[in-house]
Amino acid sequence: MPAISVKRMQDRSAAILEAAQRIFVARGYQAAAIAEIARAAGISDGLIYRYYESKRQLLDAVLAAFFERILNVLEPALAAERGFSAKLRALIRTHLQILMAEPGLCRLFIAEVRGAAEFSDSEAQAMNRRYSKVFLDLIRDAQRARELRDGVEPALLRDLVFGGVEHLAWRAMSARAKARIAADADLLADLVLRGVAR
Amino acid sequence: MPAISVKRMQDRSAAILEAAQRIFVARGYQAAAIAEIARAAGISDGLIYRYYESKRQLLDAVLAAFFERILNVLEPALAAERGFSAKLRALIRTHLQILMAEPGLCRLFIAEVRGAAEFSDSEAQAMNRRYSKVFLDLIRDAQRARELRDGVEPALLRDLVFGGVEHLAWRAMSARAKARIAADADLLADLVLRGVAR
Amino acid sequence: MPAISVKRMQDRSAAILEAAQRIFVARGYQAAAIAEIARAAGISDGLIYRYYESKRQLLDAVLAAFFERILNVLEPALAAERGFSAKLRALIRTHLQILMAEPGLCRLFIAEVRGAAEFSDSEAQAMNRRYSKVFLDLIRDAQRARELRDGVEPALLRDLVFGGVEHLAWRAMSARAKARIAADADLLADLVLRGVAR
Amino acid sequence: MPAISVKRMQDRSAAILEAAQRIFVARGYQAAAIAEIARAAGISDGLIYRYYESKRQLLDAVLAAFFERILNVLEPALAAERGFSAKLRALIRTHLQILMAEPGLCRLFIAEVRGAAEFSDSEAQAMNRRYSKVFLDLIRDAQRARELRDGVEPALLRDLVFGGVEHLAWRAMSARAKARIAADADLLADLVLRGVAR
DNA sequence: GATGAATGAGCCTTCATTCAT
DNA sequence: TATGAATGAAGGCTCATTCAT
Repeated sequence: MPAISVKRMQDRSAAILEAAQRIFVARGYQAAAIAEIARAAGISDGLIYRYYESKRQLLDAVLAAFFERILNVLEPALAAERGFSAKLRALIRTHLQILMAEPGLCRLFIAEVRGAAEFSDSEAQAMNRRYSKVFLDLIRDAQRARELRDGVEPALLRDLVFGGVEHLAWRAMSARAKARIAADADLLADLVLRGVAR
Repeated sequence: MPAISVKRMQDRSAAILEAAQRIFVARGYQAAAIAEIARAAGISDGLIYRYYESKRQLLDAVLAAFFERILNVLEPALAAERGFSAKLRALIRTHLQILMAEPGLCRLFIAEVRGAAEFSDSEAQAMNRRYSKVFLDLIRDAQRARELRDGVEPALLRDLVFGGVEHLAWRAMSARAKARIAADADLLADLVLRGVAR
Repeated sequence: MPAISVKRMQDRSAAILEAAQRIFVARGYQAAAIAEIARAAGISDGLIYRYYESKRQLLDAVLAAFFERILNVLEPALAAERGFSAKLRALIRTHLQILMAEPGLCRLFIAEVRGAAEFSDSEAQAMNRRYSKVFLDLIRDAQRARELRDGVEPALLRDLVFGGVEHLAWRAMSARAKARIAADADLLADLVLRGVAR
Repeated sequence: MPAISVKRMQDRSAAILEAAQRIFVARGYQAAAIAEIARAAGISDGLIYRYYESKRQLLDAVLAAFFERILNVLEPALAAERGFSAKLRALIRTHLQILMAEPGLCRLFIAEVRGAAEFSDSEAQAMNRRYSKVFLDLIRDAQRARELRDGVEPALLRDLVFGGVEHLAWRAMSARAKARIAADADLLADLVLRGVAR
């Protein structure tokens, strides 16, 4: 006989996650106070620790949920396309859309997790690797199908695309008209496809 | 007549900057203590505040100095080459070398400054824009000389290259044999050059 | 008709007491968490408060139960002996055995209760006084029977013996071969008996 | 050129120590708040940590200072006497006076340090051993001078005396007329001397 | 100019106790 | 009756910044 329903607990967990995401994004990890997250979630400070072990794990959960959302969009999007060219365009477009839709979370991930040793065994890092693997697999499949010219290093291509998209998103977020995003995504895809074409 | 000579003040300022860079890189901005920087610089805590207004401005100065050094290498390197192709290869190689040579400062910049609202009017951001402009100008010159195919957006290409190099550097710093860097740099240049070739 | 049987309540009360003793001894009073005691007792946190008013009272109950057990051993042991000398030896031996058998509880009592103002009207203190009285009565009986030299203050003798035994036990618990305990107990008794002999 | 004089720092250190002693004695270690100690010392919370590394080390310093004071009284007192009998009386009397003069500190030591594993390498423990050694040496000297009967274990005798004095002090602190202390001390000495006399 | 003592706000986390379910 | 979610106060400690010396 739980004191509150499972549903209620899930709601709470989600409310905390949502509040944490908002505050982390607004202030950065270090500057975000647990007390402020609790207030934003409409609960007491202490209750957060029934749902998440520590501030750091709360951040991890926020980012893991972010990747979850990404993969839930990206994987079907890729599955729906045929051929390297179409799949690459879909990947770049989706990637860019995600970055544009949640720029704060991207920034959070980059600033707090990427390259942070203490996060190397976190769930967020694991999902990041899984995310990255989606693209690597795409390239390798294309290589097996002899769709790419020889001598293209998969990891290098991945870095090129992901890095390019990321930079593009940075700029886009602050300055550019959102309308041009789709066009830019295709331009980027064009550049890459020409680069690797046989 | 100042109480201490101008020369002495410059030396001190440099010593503080050097110490701050070391500690910021080693610990990250938040975890770096002013007291530790002061100790590393061989002066007292309070004296730092005669040379830099706050911890945040000290970080800004460290990163601005970093960009200064980069530009001092990059600009001559580009000037020494002729033609878009050669200049692009030089730029990528130089950029990659810098990132590999000072990975800690790159990480610091990415984690603490890029996208941080509070830094948007900082000197480091200004130099970042100046740095970025070097490449934009290169592309525009190539376009004027009709070395690139039509429809290539300069900013997009810049993002592609900078983003790709950055990702490449991340991976390289942690895992890969340093020997392969030069080869990767050229592979990256190849990919891009094929992408934009007429 | 109570909602649960009296028997069940007594079992529960005992289970809580046993669990509390274990945790208090293992962690000390402050570091022992009600939640851990509840878990050890196989019940929920809240239920403890139906049996004991507060954490402090739970400690009191644990220590009172300890004294109860001691008296249940000590009183028959003394009753079985005749003459001050034999009774004193029995008392010292029993006292020492108890301290050695449950050093954790002794430490708990000394650290948390003895001399604590807030505990002066606790049950544990009351039983401590009753425990102490056993010895005082023994001395007074011996004085009435003219078994002791004149001028021996009963309370002083009690302090001497109890204090000596306690110190002895401290040392014994940590360092000394358990085999020597009985011998030490007799040596102590000898010293005291010579001290008070006519 | 220190910002404040050495004298001032020593005064501060002493003021903190004095305040800490007062608060620790009044509340016990756990319940004593650093903030309250700081307030009692007339300084800010943070400054305490310039003089003492942690709350625990502050306690250690309080107790070490206590033992320092004790030894400064005890050692001359013993040196002034000749013969085991006189020295023993002096030791008991001094010990008792100290306990009576600073009962709170005795309680603090017993409750928080004695038997606490985490304190086994503390300065307070070291001074406690040194304190204990004073008595052990006294007994051994007496044994070499054949002033004691055979078969008296020095450590046992020490425990008897120290334990007895401690218990005596407990009682005395709460209940008894202070006037009787000296008499009790001599009674205790008599008991012990008779116990060990040849 | 130079020092470093002093400040004091701020933060994560724990946990006894309560009470809705 | 029993649960355990929820509270919220408390506390040790850090550290950027200031200012008396």
